[in-house]
Amino acid sequence: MTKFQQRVYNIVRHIKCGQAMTYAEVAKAAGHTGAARAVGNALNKNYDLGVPCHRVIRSDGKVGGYNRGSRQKQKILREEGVILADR
DNA sequence: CATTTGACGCCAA
DNA sequence: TTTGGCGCCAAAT
Repeated sequence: MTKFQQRVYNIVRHIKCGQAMTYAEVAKAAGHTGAARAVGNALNKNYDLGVPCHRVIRSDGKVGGYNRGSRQKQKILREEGVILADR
């Protein structure tokens, strides 16, 4: 586990209900501005449900991907009150 | 050690 | 405005 991932997980863990961060924002918060892809990759390897990775979306407002299925991710976000650009 | 992959992002057409 | 292509970063192979 690299520090980069630790930071990413920590940040994502700080996201509260009804709130969502973009990969770029998380990357910036992790101190690796512009590393949006790396953030997505880190979350991809992460299977810890304690980390609300479903709260992390794309800057486009799209849902993005999810290790449990983007469908489930969209559903959760919708339940949380996060409005998505496109279902 | 070098190359490819991957839950992305931005610019050009 | 929507679709396509190129570029960036970190990790995995």
